[in-house]
Amino acid sequence: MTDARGRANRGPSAGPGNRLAILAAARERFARDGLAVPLSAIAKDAGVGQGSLYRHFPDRLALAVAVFDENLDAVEVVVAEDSTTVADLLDLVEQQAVLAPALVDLMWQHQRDARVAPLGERVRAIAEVVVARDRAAGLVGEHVEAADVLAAISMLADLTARASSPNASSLDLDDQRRRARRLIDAALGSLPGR
Amino acid sequence: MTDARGRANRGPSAGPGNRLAILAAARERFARDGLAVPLSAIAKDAGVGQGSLYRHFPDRLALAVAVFDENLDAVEVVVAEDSTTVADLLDLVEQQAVLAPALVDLMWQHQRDARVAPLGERVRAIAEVVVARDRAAGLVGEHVEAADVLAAISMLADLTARASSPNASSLDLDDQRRRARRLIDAALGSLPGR
DNA sequence: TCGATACCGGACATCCCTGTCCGGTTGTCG
DNA sequence: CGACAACCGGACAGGGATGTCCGGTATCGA
Repeated sequence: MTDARGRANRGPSAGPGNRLAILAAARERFARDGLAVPLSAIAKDAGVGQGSLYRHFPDRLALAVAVFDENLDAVEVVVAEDSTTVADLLDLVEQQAVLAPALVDLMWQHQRDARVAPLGERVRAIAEVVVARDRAAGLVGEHVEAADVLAAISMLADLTARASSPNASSLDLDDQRRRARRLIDAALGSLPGR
Repeated sequence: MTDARGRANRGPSAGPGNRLAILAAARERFARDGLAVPLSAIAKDAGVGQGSLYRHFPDRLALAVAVFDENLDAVEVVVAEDSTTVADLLDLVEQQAVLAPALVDLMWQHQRDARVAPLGERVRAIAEVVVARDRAAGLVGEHVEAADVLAAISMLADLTARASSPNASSLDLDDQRRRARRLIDAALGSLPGR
């Protein structure tokens, strides 16, 4: 028998290939359709039976955590460079389109879940590092804290998600996104004390 | 027979009471659970059969439009007062919790729908009026446009929706919301030219 | 070579939401 | 007073997603 990708069923050891295919498909789907995409669709994209998907990832959360864990690895690599600024971070959010919103969704909706909480910690740590760096360089208002950057990311992510939804006049939404970004840049650049 | 509200089935003329009950239930549900709440739940809340709900409002959109049309009436009354500022408008968004987000959702997701477009126009008009007033009073940066306020409302609404979701540490989320609001206030107060 | 084993894929039962349809009830009019 | 008509409520079929289960297949060890 051959599966959808033309690979023969290799029995007991399809190796890690199957798991990786699922992760890749999940990342793409989460990014395009949001966190609520049917898992069956992900399985189909990965060329894998639903059984395999549920065996590797018992539920949606497990899959999502795996995807974002991987994703944060990449972000941390970028942030490790000294030249990375808050603005770069926000660029990243906008580029990843719906992936960042999905992460934000996940974090807020399941922050009590033992598997999700560490993700939140990682995100917070990333924000801390970049804010500290920017504040030292004067790129950001003196009173800006990591939590402010997180708030900005949440807001921007939501708007970006809308803009990449399958619908409607992307022109208006792109305009909205640009304005939102400008507002946030302005705010972070000159945030007064409370 | 008596219905859930103890009113007898009055046959051909239950009057407008039924319609109003549905609208009230819908408003409350949309506000608490978002735009995607099952219509059957709304019908139950209203003490009305699904048949009646679908007779009055052929689909979810029709119901949503009716709810928000009514809602915008109220907002317009508030805005008509000369003393209403952009900040007041944002306050309104925060107070209405998830209702505003639901409206924003609806507007972006179905902006091409002939029934929804007018809602968008009304919102835009409201923003125009208030921005013009605030700009004259110097309450807002010279380069702030109505579209900027709309972007701000969208962002704030999303965050507010999260904060009123049934889940998790409202403390953190409230903090996020406050920070977001502060960012937006700061941005609108001193938005530089592009 | 041949059986045991572990994993794979997809069929399937289940659940929930949607939107329709129909019997029942109650005012109204002749 | 009786028949009609309008409206009401809830049952029900359709569609889709979820998570489970089982027959099938490739590898490994004897």
